[in-house]
Amino acid sequence: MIKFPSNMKSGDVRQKFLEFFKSKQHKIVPSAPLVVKNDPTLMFTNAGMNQFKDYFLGNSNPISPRIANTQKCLRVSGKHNDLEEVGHDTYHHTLFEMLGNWSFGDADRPEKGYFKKEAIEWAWELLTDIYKIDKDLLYASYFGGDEKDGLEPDLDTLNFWKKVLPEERILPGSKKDNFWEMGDSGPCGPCSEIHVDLRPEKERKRLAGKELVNKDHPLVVEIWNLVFIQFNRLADGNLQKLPSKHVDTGMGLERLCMTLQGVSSNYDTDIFQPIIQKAAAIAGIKYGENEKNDIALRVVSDHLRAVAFSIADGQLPSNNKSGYVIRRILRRAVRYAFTFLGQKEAFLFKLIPTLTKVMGDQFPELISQQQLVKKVIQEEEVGFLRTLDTGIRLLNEVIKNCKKENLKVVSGKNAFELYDTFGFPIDLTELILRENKLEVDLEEFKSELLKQKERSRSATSIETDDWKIVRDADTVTEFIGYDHLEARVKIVRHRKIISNKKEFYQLVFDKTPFYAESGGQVGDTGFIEAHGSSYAVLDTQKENDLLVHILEKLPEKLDAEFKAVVNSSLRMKTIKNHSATHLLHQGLRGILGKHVEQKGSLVEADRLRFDFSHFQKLSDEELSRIELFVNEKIMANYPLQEKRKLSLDRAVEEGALALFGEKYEGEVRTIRFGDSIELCGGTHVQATGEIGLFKIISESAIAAGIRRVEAVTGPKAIAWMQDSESLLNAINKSLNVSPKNTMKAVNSLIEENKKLQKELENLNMEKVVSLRKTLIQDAEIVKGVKIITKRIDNESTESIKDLVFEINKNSKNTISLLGARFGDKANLWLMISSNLVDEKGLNAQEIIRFIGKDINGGGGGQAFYATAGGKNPDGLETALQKGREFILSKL
RNA sequence: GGGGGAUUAGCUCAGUUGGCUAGAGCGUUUGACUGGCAGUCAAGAGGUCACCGGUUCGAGCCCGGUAUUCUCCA
Repeated sequence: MIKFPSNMKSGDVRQKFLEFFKSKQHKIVPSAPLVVKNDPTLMFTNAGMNQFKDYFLGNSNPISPRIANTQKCLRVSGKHNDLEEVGHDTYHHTLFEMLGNWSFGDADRPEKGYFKKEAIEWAWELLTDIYKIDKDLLYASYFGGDEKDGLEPDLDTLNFWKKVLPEERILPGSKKDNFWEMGDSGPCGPCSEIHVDLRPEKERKRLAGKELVNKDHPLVVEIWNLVFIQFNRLADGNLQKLPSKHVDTGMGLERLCMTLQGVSSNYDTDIFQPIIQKAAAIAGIKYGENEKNDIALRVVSDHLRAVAFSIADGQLPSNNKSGYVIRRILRRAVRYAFTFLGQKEAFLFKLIPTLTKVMGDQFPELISQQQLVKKVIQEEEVGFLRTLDTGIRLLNEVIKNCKKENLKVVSGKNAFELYDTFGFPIDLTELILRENKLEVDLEEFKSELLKQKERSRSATSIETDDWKIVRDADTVTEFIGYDHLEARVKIVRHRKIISNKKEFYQLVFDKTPFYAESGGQVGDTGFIEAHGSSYAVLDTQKENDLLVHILEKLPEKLDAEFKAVVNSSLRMKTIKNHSATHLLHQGLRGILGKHVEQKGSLVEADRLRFDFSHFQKLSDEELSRIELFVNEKIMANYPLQEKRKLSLDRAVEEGALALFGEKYEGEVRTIRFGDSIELCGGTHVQATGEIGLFKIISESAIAAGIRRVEAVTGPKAIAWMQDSESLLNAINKSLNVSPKNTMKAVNSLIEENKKLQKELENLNMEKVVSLRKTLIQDAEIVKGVKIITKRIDNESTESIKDLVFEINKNSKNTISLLGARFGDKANLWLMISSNLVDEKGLNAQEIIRFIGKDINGGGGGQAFYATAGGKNPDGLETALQKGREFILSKL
């Protein structure tokens, strides 16, 4: 292994990168949250460029032409799916840090942006001068062209590299390796990768590194990718030249540290080692002694990072969408810890303090959310271990059956059911079966899985057309809905989407009074109108920075000027709830403590919902204090103090509450009512008095450490209180008591009811006992057998059943046959002492079926006891008679 | 958003082509043995079988719907 003189700590590596690009006039920005909001094509940030997507697409203007940062990224689903690889090698990760530098547009004006030349020169300078990587170990690649797309080789890149690298270490690459695309459509362009050969000298002499570039060799790795974005891929597959060119680079911090720290695995760097060591210590093993243990330790250390960062950014494990992805990662870690590290109890959460120590400096959210992260992970672990437990039990059943039937292979359907319905992982199924000398039909399992995937896919197909540009607009849509509920607008672009087989149209205007769903507040509805035709706006959504209006019909005259009108009555209700949410947030923090962090919020016309971190159920007293707090703020009638264009620093200085997992950039807006100040883009009342009244209607848990409060405001709150009052009044009226005696009356009612029920039971019992006595007295005795044949009307089926059981209780040689009429229906009961069943071969079931015909019905039961029912009560006497005769004939 | 499960005593769960007056373990109450505790034994309490509707002579079990929850897929 090559030792580099620097042997830098990961913190220094990161710092040097940012300093270097700062010296090249780049603006350093913080990492965007892992969880992506307002982008239907993306669940998690999976590349450094995600947060700048709108700059590339031209939907919004960059805050600076040159930017650099370190970005936490999660790669676990979609195009880049590495999850099952992670841990088995030394370089795949779910969560990693991407160091990147960007240039946005203006390549023709070198004093601002830049393109290939500078990107390559600086990359070289940083790697060799600052990080002091041996120049002889570096390789570069360039795009070799692609006929199908009609693209020439990227000779510019080749020429720039020639200035610093010998030609034999500059390699042409295919479209797969050297043409970068964001997704099926969107910005794209040729790229140039920098690879480093970290093999020992002996091996390097034997085989040139260039033979191993892009061949998945663990020590010949890509460390930096420089992307030169100059095209837009359309939905039909064609390429369109972009008006301005961009640079987008990404260098994985983990790999870079491996290079600079002279180790042969990302997991041997100071990023992972503390976590691995801690996990090994808890498990009582050593890293590096056993391959299977090592894989498990790598899985655990990697997944722990991914899950912890996601939770800190507000994404909790759950059973769908992005929450489900997080759950799956966590479960994979538990699986490995369970199987290979022998951890049968929750374990991962114990590693959180170590992770926080390693990463907390750069990512303060880990520190402030530590308690929550720990609690959530622990709870999830316990839950999954329970799932595993039931799975193992079910699997044991399967194994038992297989052994009984002498089968060697468990069907894939069986294994799939375990996986699909009970969440029991297939690899564990295989493992346990192998221990029992059985195997599973994997082919069948896979085909079942495929079937399920197909079903899901066909159920959720969304087709999206390309945007059709109506008129050029270089600026972003201006939202004017803070001040106006009506405006004259023009359509800038539109497209058709098909979702669930229904067609919708998405429209973007030059400016709009419609609020697009964000920050929990739902999107506005309303209509647009021109030339006497009006079109309903069903919803307004945000797609990154684009404000998209959703309509069922596309207006005919696209170039017309439209009157846009927001449904103001809904909006007015909504703003009450939004302002109340701010006051609620303030109240929660004041009364419960500063650990309360917003974890989710929904603001609509009818109600508001607020999720926050807190570790126990709110007591009734806390709830009423919070309710009172908010209502006092309402009565104080604080006026709205809104600041629209403030720098983030300034806003925070003024005391504004910023949320983890939210992206803030450039200028922010603050909303203040009295002492409550929040960063917020939503719409609000002019003064808190407008809210009228605030009423909490429910409090519940939604996950470990997260509580939910739902509330209503204004007329809705009044209606709610009136409803509960009239309900109480109605109850009092029925009970004929005054309000202060309600509880007393209800309690005594319950008591009395219980007492009466007991009494009734006793009474019934007494009746049964006395009836039983007379029946036994009246019984005819034939050959030592007591035979009771009797019709008993006016009793419930239940008590007759009791009676029959009572008669035959503890008595031998007894047969009771009872009949009863209920309106136009009839029933029969027959019980035969078990010794008669054995000795005389009497079967109650047979007999009851036979005589059941007479009452026009059927029946059944066991040999000693059977019942029948029918629709002909007039046949009861015949049935009893026939039954008696039949029994006599058998004795 | 689409599939598949689950819901039975305070808790964890059984309940076998519909015949059930619904069971087990743990917990709980009482009593016995022991100087006390632990322990052992015995007896007991505790259930609208999630809810609504249907099929059937009869439904915990079958069918439809609702709610809650788990799980897989997107």
